[in-house]
Amino acid sequence: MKKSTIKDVAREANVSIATVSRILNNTGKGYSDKTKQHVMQTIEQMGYFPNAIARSLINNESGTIGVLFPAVSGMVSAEMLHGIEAAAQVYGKSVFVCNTLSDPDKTKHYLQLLYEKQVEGVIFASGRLTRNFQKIVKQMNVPFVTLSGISDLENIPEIKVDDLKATYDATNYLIKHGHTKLAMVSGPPHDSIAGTPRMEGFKQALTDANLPCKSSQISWSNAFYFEDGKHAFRSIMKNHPEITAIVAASDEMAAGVISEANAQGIRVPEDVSVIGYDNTKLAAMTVPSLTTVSQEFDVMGYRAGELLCQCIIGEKTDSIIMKHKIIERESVKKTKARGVV
Amino acid sequence: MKKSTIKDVAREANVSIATVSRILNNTGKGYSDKTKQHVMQTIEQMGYFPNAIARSLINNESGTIGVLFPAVSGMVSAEMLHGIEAAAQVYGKSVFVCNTLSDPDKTKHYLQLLYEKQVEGVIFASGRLTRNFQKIVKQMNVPFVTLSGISDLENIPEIKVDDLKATYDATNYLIKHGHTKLAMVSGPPHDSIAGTPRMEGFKQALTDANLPCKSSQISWSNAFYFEDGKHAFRSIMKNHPEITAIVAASDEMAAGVISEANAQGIRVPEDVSVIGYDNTKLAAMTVPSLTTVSQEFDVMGYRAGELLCQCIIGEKTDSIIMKHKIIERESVKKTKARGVV
DNA sequence: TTGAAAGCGATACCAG
DNA sequence: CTGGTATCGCTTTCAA
Repeated sequence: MKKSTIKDVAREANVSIATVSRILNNTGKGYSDKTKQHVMQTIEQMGYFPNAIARSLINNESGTIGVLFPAVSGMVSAEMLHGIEAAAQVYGKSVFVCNTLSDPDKTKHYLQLLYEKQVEGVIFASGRLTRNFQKIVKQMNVPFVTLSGISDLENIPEIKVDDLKATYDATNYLIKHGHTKLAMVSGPPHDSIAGTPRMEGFKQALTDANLPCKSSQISWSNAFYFEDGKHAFRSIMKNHPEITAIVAASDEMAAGVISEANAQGIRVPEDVSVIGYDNTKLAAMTVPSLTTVSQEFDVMGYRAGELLCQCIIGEKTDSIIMKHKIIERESVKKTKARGVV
Repeated sequence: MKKSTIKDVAREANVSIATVSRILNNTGKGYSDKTKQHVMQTIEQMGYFPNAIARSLINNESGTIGVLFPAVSGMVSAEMLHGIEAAAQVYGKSVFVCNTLSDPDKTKHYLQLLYEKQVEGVIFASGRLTRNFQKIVKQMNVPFVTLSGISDLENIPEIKVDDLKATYDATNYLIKHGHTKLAMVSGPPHDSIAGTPRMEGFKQALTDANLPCKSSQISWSNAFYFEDGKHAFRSIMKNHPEITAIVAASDEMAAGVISEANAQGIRVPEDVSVIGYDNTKLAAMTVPSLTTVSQEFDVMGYRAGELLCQCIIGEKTDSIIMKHKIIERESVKKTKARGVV
C-alpha cells in the first residue's frame, strides 16, 4: 500500500493539486469554505500527511538543525540535549544528534553529512571548533553556535559560563570561610574549555588573597571522572597533608575526593572541605552532599537552541554568558569568616 | 553566494548532469575514467556537496530514523541514545531525537512529524506504545522497535532485559547471602515497564524461598529518584525495623536509601544491605559502593539501532532479551550462605 | 560513453 | 475561487 500524495488527495476530492496545497498551507485565500471542508475531510479519511522532504526541496528549508557532541552519554550532555530539543520544538525544528567522539575526522564527516541534509543551523557542544573546520563551516553558510565550548572561528556566538570566574568564586568561597590551605583537583591543563580556565581561576583567587599558590597544589588528570578525583586526592594528601579545602573541576571528581577521603579515614567536611563543579544530580547524592558551582545545563541547552533558531531567522547574534552560582550543601566547613562576608 | 548544484557542476565541467550524477553515485559505468577525473576535480574545487533532500525525494529514502524518549535528560537515556547513534552511524542513518515527556499528544505529534519527515524507522524508548498510536504507526508503515519499553501493538520487536527475572535474581542474591527479612523500594506499581515487573520479581523470589511477603514490605513512589528512595526507606524503617536487606528499583533510589540510612545512623551494609538496579555510573560512586543489577544501556541502545536498521532492509525481526548480571560491590553483607551457593 | 527528458511531491505564479 | 504548469536538485530510463 503506497503512501498517498497530494495528487491522490486532489483526484479523490475532485480538485486540483494547487487547491489542495493552498488548503494545506492555510493561505486563507484561494479556496471557498466549502471546498476546504470537503478537502479536509478527504485528507482526514485518506490519512494523508504531506511529504516534508518534498516541501523542503521547494521551500529550501529543511526544518532541521544539527547538534554535535563528543558523546551524548553522561548527565551533562543529556541535560543540554534535552534543553536544545525543547527549544527546537518551540521553533518548529527537528534535531539531528551526532557523536563525534572528539575525533576531527568524524566531526568533519558529520558536518558534511549535516550539510548535505541541509540543516539550517548547527550547535557545536562541549568541543573546540578549530580552524580545521573553517572551510566546511564557511561553505555550509548557516549559523553555528557553540555550547559550553570554544571557537577559533570568528563570529560564532557562544553560550557558556565564565569558567575562570566561576572557579575563582568557588575558591574564594572557601577562602571566605576561613580556609587558607587549598588544593585543586583539575582536568587536563591543556583542555582549553574546562581545564585551563578553571585552573586559572583557582590560581587568581589564591593570588588575590595573598595565599601561597604553587603548582604542586594542583593535581590534574586526563579527564573529569570519579576515579580521577580519587587519584588526585591521593596524590594531594601525599604532597600536601596540611590542606584543608579542595576545589574540584567536576562533581564527579569531587565525589571521588569524598570517597577516597572516606577510605583514608579523613572526614568531610570536618577535616577537609570540598567544593564541586556542575551541580549535576550527583551533587545531592553524595554523603555529605556536595557544595558546588551550579551550571544549569538544561537552561544552557535551551538558550543555545533558542539562539540558534533566532540566528536562523536573522534575529539576533549575541553570545550569552550564563550566570553561575554556588549551591551550598554540606561539604564545606564554615569556620571564621575572613575578610568581607 | 548560493549553494552550487549538480547543474553548476555539469556546466562547469562541460558535461551533462546525468554524467555528474553517475559519477557521484559511483555507478562504475556510464563515464570514462578521464571524465571522472575531470568531474571529481571540479566538484572538489567548487566545494560541491549533493543535496540529500533532493536525493531522498527521488530515491524515496530519507536516510533517517527517529527516536522517542520520555526525556533524554538522565544517564539511562543518554547511554541508550549514544548506543543508538553509534549503530545508526554504521548503517548510514541519521537520527532525530524527540522528547515526548510521556505526553500522548506530544508523542502523537512527534510521530506525525517523523512520518512527514519520512523516517525509515522509529525506536520507541522507555515508554509504552499503546493502542492509541496504532493508527499512525500502521500508516507510517515503517519498522518500529521498542527499547526498554513495552508495546500493546503486534509484531513490534523489543530490546529489554527481563525485569521480573532480574529483580528475582537480585532478591535471591540477598536471600542466598543469608537475608530473610527483606523489603523493596519500588517505583509506581502501575508502571508496566519498571514498576509492576520488578515488584513481581521481588514477590516471587520471596514466595519461592518460603519467606513472608506482605504488601507492607514494598514501599513504592511515583518515580525512581534519589528522594523517592529516601522517603521509601524512612517509611520502611518505621513499619519494619527488623528488615536487614533492601531491593531498590533503581540505583538512584538505592543511593537515597544509603543516604537516609546514614542520616539515621544505620550502617550499610553492617545493619542493612542494599542492592540497586541499573548499574549506572552512580553505583560506583556511593559510599559504600553499590552492588547492583547491571543493564548495559549503551549496548541495548546499539542493539536497538542495529535491529531497527536490519528491519529496514528487511533482514531480521526478532526481539532481544538482554542478559543481566549482578555486579558485586560493597553494599551487601554476606553472612551465612543459605541453600545452594 | 554520453545527453535529453521524465519524473519524485509539493509550491507558487499566472491565467481564467 | 480555481486549475495548469514551471520549478526545486537529483536519479534514471531511453536514445544516440
